[in-house]
Amino acid sequence: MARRGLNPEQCPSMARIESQIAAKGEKYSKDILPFGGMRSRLESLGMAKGTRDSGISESSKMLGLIVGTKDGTVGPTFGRSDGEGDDRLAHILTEASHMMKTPGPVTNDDSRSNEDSCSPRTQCPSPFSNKDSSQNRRLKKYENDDIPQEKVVRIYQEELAKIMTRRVEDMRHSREGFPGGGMPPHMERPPEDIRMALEAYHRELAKMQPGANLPNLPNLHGLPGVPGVPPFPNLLALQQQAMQANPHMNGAGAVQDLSLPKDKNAKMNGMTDSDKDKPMDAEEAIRHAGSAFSLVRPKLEPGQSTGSSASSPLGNAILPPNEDFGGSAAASPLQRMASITNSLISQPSNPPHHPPPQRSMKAVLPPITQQQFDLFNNLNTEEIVRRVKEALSQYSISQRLFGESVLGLSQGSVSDLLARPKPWHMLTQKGREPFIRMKMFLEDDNAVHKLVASQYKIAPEKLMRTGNYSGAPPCPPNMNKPMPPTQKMISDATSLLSKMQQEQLLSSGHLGHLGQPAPLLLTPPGFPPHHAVTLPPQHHDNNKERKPPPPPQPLHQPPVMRGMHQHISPSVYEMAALTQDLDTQTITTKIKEALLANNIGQKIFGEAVLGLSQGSVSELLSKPKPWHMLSIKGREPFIRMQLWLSDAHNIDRLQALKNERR
DNA sequence: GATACCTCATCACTGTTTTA
DNA sequence: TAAAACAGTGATGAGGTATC
Repeated sequence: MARRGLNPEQCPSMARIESQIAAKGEKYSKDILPFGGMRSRLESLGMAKGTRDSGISESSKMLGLIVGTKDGTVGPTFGRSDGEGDDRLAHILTEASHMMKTPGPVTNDDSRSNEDSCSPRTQCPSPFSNKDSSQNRRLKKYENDDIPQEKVVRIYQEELAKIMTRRVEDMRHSREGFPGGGMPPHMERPPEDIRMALEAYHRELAKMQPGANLPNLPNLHGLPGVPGVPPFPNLLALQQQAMQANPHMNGAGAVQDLSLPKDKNAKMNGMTDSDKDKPMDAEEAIRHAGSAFSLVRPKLEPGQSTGSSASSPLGNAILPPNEDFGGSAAASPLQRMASITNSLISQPSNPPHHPPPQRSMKAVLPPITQQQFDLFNNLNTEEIVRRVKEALSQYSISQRLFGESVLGLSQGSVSDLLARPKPWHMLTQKGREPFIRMKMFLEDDNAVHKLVASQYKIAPEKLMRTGNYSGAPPCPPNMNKPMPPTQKMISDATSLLSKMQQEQLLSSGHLGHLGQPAPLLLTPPGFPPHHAVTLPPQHHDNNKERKPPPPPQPLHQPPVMRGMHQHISPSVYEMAALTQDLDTQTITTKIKEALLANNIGQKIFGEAVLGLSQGSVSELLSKPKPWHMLSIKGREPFIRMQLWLSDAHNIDRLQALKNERR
């Protein structure tokens, strides 16, 4: 709460009511979270954030029209081969292509547009250049482009020698036998694997030294040259680092997947989390400690796995597929070789007898390198967030998918980041990482394609098709969304509050006694101010403990309210907060009767009175929750219903609206 | 120790599909 | 056709972990 600025002192009534609700509804929240303390040790469940803006809904409609259901499974929509399905696909694909091609918001300008920001391509000095060297050391752990080529070659040679040595030792061990018979699991490598690894090593060495005379390379001769290592380009760099962290290879030498679940119980190089707590096998330890690739081994987050073979939702989408070791041309040679080595020495060649636990959909992304920090050394977080939200909204990419696939964060974190981006200078290094990833996402021409492909199970190649479709989602009709509070509403609310406070002090009646004292004005969400409905005074049960009235709220919502109940007019919000009891069942019954008697549909009622969709109205009317179980936000519709019931012209207004729509 | 970052569960809500 | 059911989404707070 402190982080979100929800200071109870600034909103005492809210805090008080919330605490009441929390107390009453405790069993609905905390009591069913018995694993809170264990959560960090449990496997991530794969759940995966932003502001709910109208664009999301509209683009959902658009995509809904285009691709049908968004079922997480491969739905029938994607299996269609008929023209209709193709047309829909074409629409979404061309839309994505258009966005990517259109010079506009999604360009590289935002950081450069910052007064104090530097273009990644202008190679601004690193903001960390003057920082503590320990920080640089930490970051250098992820970076190996600055390692001299000779050293790289030497490392390769060492690893080759080690493999050969191990092979001999393995054979010796196999002759001596291990407890339980046979070789240790990590030793059970067929000769073909070793041979392939050696060949791969040779290839990588050759790539590093195109046509160069390699001193001290007796094992390497006659290998073709390959251009040097290119710099990391955006997501590709991340992908290559993912390779480094996740050396998945099958028997054919293909790198299977570049992203990993943040599965804390998943195996790491063949070890489970629990295994990691045990003393490492001596030989294992020697192997790890002695590996020259320890220099390039990525930092492993606690519980982070490097050995899962699970695939990320973008495993074949946002991250370009890799054919083989050589396919990762943009990666550091050390990274590629680390992949080979790790795979050889750590992964059993035989699949486990027990299938790995259902993987989390969350991908572990490679860390941001110092180079990337240097490239993006000053970003306009607001601008990045704005563009990301636009992209997500336009293509109906969920925060969950975006978070898990692009940022490596959960949906909740994404929502938080998108809703409340901190200024760059206020972010810690770790806090800057998501924004750098967002920036790279925005700069990657194909990122949206691939993300959409992932979300809708579209073959990535199809996304490369282009077209001219550029239809923007239509603006929603005003009636579909609640109107922001107007000055009149705020004024009404203020006046209401003071009267409510008086009523509370003098109250002896019940809310059900409608229309006795002078009604107050209140504007329903869907109506303009002149449609204000009458508001009955609030009465509370005498038996209820009465709390002192809260201090008057400021006319304008304080910043702490930003993003919270934005569309709720302060008056309704306060009423919801201050009303201690309300018979929701009775209210809904009356509403249903009124609608039925006057042949008014839930849709129009919901949109005009409650600012909700038909489905929501249905839920509310058919399954009203007890008042004490509702949050303040959840109480708002019932307050509005109550207000509507008290409106002498409620039916007339809706009938008029209904006729207008016809 | 304070704070930032993050995950997770929950809630409220939406849009789509199904049912009456 | 309207209502109900359902799946999916974003917002939010609590609480754990990492970092300063």
